[in-house]
Amino acid sequence: METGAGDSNEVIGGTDASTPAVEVRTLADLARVAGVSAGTVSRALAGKALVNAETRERIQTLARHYGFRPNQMASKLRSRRTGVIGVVIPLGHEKRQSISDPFFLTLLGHLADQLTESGYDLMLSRAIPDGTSDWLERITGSGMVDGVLVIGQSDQSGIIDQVAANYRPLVVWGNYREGQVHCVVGTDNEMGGRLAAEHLIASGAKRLAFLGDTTGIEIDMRHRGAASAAKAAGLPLAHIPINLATTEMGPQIKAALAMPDIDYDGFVCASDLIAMSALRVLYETGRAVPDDAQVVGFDDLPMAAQTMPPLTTIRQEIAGGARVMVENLKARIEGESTDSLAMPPSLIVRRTTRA
Amino acid sequence: METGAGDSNEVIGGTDASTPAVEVRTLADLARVAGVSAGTVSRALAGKALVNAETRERIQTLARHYGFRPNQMASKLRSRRTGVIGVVIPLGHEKRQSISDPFFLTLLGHLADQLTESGYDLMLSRAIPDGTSDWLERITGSGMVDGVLVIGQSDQSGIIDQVAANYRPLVVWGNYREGQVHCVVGTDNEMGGRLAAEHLIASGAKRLAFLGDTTGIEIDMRHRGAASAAKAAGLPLAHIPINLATTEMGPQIKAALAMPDIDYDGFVCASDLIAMSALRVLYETGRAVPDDAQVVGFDDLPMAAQTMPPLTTIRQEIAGGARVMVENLKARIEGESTDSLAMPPSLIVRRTTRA
DNA sequence: AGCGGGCCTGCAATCGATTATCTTGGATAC
DNA sequence: GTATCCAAGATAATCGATTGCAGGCCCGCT
Repeated sequence: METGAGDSNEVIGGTDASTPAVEVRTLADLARVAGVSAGTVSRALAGKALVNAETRERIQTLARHYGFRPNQMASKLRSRRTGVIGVVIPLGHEKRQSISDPFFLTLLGHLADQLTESGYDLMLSRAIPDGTSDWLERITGSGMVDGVLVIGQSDQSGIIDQVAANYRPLVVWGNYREGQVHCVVGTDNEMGGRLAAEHLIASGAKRLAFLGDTTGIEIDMRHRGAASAAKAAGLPLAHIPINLATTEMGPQIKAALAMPDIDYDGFVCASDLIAMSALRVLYETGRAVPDDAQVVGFDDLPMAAQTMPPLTTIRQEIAGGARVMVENLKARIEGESTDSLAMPPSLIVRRTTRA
Repeated sequence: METGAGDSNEVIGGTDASTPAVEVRTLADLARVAGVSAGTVSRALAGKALVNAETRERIQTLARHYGFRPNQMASKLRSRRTGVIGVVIPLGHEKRQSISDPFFLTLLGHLADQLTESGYDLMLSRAIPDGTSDWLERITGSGMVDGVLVIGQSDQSGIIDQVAANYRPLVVWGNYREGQVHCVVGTDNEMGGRLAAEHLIASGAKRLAFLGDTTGIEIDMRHRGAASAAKAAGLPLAHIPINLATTEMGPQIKAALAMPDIDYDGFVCASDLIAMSALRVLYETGRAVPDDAQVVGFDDLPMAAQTMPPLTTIRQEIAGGARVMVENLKARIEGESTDSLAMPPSLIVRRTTRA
């Protein structure tokens, strides 16, 4: 099995007699074959009215014929505009090296859609913060991007603030907090946590547990929300830190639930992924959902509707959030300033709670 | 709620007396404050041995102090090397605008890991082929990237071949086919389809159905594999085209299974996502899995182990595939040529088949 | 003292497109 | 017939970093 892409110059794809003999790689090359100057070619390709309509046509046809495409590096250098947005996923507190979280990936997909629509390219960087603020400034200061989107604050909120103080075109997905410098779009996580817990309590749960590692600020706020709801109802809320990485999740949950001291009957999960694992463990240990134990997820990823039973969860507006992020970023690129946005989440009741 | 990133020049983050008065934006600026020439600064920052070790130290310290970072556009233009790999997802036959397929997203995550490790940045483009070959050449010919990875051939294999004939640093995830020009890494889809069907047959299924739209070549090969296994066993295989887009999947499957003419007892699904939907529909219509009907998925995404019951599926080596793709691409950037790779998939037996 | 040879560093060309400014030919006006 | 103006295109400076080549300096050797 071989690719054989062929170094020879044989013509591919039929009798294409137009394959040109001379190679046209630069504006100057094209200018030569067109019999004009490079400047004129540049203007013609940009569709400027300064060149004769007829000449413009002719040059554009030639460009197409020779498959000429202006070098973006040169263009961007000169015009001081890259048309590229950097998207950074800080892997602060996660041990795992991989960008695997389906929530981030989903958000990324929507961001890609929005940016493409606005004519921007997307440069993806996986950043591993190492104590310095360098991981972000390496992107913002590189001259490679017109703006930067950060997906998730992890535990790097302070550093993001520092950078945001001097770099305007920066929008972050995450949790808003009083006094924060950077523009953030996200969900009101505390409210989400509260909604989840209140719903469980209203459905009769008495022995609550929160499943999720609270190193990242977003999860921490969800935990706080749940805790405040539990406190208001006079109920206990156990905190069981679960890594967000997929592989370790199952065993961790199993270990936690195997401890026989308390038999929880209501689980507030920090993500749908954790909730799915919890469902599985509960099933394997013979506890019926929602009769013996109830479960609430967080995110409302598409998969949440497909679990068995379908997962009751807290919905985050991912698509809408992505749209706002891109809008805000564009505004900031134009020099305007933008407000942060904490979107209220909503409770989606399915079948893992008794409602 | 406001960000208040502050247009004023107040110092943020404590008594940082070192914030410089002069702005150092270019090599020349730094050269001025260092009292050397721009060329020397360039060499010093690149760590070249040509400059005196002491001078080099001094310049590097200055650069750090002023937060100077060389403009990448200029650097890349001059050195004719961008350090960026384009990753393209052609949305050929998919109606839906969004990059939402979890398989692609997972592969993308692994590619990001591998590329980052090799010191490359990743530029993501969502391409919507419009009949011309322009969607790919726009990327390859832009001078923006050192190489291109294409995730999924969709129905654009021919066009990819055309481009690959003249553009070497190109590696594609997809299905290998005799006589193909472009270098492809992927799974032996036909074998996968065959494995799935054979397993169902061996487990006693008699009335088989293939769930998935076969416009894309990969799915088509899976279907062929399943069909050949069915034929060998003398059994019928119905083909039910299901869109890969998440939203429409559920209803489509429901509609297909509601048709009372045949009651299928074995489903070969083109993806785990489809399999999950199928499980759900079967459950809702009161058919027990695996007793009344058996289901086999494709991909073995992490979620496959979390379904209820856990999904029997055909595993594709995503992480390994990503590694090979990046290795091959690097080799091709160096001018070497590389062979295509069709990895044998493996059957992962869980609980949706009787086995 | 004179000369050759390293070792550093400066100079200037270069990557390729963009764009402000200038040139030219011709049409129009008086 | 000459002045004026306009359209169309040429010229050259520019973006900012890289790098081949030349040159200055210091050292050692004869």
